[in-house]
Formats: sequence, structure tokens, C-alpha cells
Amino acid sequence: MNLKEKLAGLNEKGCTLTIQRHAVLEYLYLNRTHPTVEKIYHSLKKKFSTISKATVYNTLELLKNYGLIQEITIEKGKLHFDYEVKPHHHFFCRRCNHVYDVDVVGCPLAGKKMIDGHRIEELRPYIIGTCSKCLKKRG
Amino acid sequence: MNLKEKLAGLNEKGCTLTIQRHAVLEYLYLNRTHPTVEKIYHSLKKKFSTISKATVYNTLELLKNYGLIQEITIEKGKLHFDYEVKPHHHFFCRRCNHVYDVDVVGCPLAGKKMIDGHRIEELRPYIIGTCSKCLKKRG
DNA sequence: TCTTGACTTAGAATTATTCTAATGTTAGAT
DNA sequence: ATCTAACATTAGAATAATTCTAAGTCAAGA
Repeated sequence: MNLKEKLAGLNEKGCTLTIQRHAVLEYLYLNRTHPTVEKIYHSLKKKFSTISKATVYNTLELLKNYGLIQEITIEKGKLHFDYEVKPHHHFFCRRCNHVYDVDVVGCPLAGKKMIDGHRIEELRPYIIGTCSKCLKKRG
Repeated sequence: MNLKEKLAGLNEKGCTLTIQRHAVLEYLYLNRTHPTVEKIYHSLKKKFSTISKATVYNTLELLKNYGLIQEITIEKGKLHFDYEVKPHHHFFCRRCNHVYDVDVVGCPLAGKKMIDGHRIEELRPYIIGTCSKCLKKRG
């Protein structure tokens, strides 16, 4: 879904479209590198010198609750965010700490609503390892 | 793998088997509830009043690096640990914050060594939702 | 017994996130 | 256009989780 559609969706649901919210969503739209909160905050700070961390956290939480972005808990102690919400796997490189999208077909959980009596609301299929770039550097 | 086997394995690899390391591993062996570091620390504190958080963190890291336990990053900002290292899915209930084991068959990643040129070293298939107990309480 | 290296400890430091109270902004009613 | 009430943002403080540090402990080998 493109940026305009997501912004329009927010508006329709009665959510005030502030400049900060627009900026956070746009940042994620333009930067598909699964940035951390820290990264998002510092990047936005350049354009909006008064933006506060609380706003960044609040906005990310809000956008997540509207289902417009995805929260990633793949790295210990740090949150990453992803503009793309369609279910897909994430790969975390323990050398360079980068988060990659990976395509895995045939996941038996796809489309499932329940498991063992628990209601499935979100899938977070994470893979940890060493990425191709780092492997080239020193196996 | 049972506790004795894991302890013996540690010993064979030249790792000193201190009382603290024994206690941490045994705690995880006896408590299969995917406890947080906090929970582990406080529980051990009752028996070993002088055990320090640093030791708990160091030990968990060490046991993880020996492949004897598994680290779980399913809950934002908190680490959970699991005695069981055989690949299996985890379900996190966003109401009660409990981590459940769930059995998912037919995962296409099972046994895979590489994906998109990245080396797979660990699978962390997480599912988020509302658990059966919480659903019974209030839908 | 002495030395060395590895381990543990208490608490300080750091990092990530959440909270708070004051201020600013918005949209609807007038 | 102005007022107002609700909502949003801000800076910085507070909290929570984790890591670091320096001193002390322990165990094995010389």
C-alpha cells in the first residue's frame, strides 16, 4: 500500500494527521531498512528540530495499532519498524545487525486464525544468522 | 536433552562448572515457563542470596553460546529463556504476557542452512496474539 | 604456599522506553 | 473570526533492562 493510501486511511478513521505523524510514516515509506526508533528519531530531528522522542514512540505505537506499520523485536533490547505489513520473514545478521526481508514460501501458518486454542493476531517469523555481505568479508 | 547431559557437555568442553552456572541451568530445566532474566534472578536469589545480576546475564549468554539454551526476543524490551533448544514455535499472549510453546508442522525452513545467500544459524518463529486462557476470560 | 587466571560480586553506568506536566494545536460550536 | 475542549507535542525526568567496572573470591598448578 502506498503512502497516500495509508495517510488517507488514517484520516478516514478519524485520526488527526499531524505533521509529525506524516513525517514518521513517510520516513518509513522512504527507508525500507527496518530502522530502529533511535535511527528514526535522529533522522527526523534534522528536518523537525523540535520533534521529541515521546512523539516518535507514540506515533510508532499509534501507526502500529492502526495496522499501518509493523514492529520488529528481532534484535534484543531494540525495536525496529517496517513500513510493509504484508506477512514476510525477517533475517537478522548478528555481525552487522542489519535486518533483511526474506521470502519464504509455504509457511503452514499463513492464513491461520487459531493455534492450540490461542488466537493468532500477528506472525513474526525471524531468522538469525550471518548475512551474505558479512560472509564474503570473513566467512 | 536432560540436565546431566548438558552439564556433562559443558564440562567436556572445558567450561568450569560453577555452582551459579549449575543453578541457572537447573532453574531453566525445572521451570519450562520461558522465564525472563528478572524472574530467573529473583528466584535464584532465594537460594543463593549473593548471586548477582551480572552473573545471571553472563551465564545465560554463556549457556546460549554453548547451544544449551535458547534466547527468546518475543516480548519487546525483555529477554526470555528456554531450556529446550530443539526448533519450535513460541506464542506470546499480549494480554497476560505469557510465552507458550506451540507445535507447528511443515515449516519450510526446517533443516535449511541458507536463505538468499545468508547463513541461517537460528530460527525464531514467533506468533503474537491472545491465549486461550485470556480468551475465556473476556473474548 | 604462592601465583595466575577465571569467576563472581555490588554497584555504577549506559541504553531503551515510558511518564509527566506544561505548552501548543486542532476542529467544532458559537 | 473567536472560544473552548479535546487532543497532540515537547523537554526532560523517571523507570526498566542490560552492560560495564573494579575489587574480591576461588581453584588448580608451580
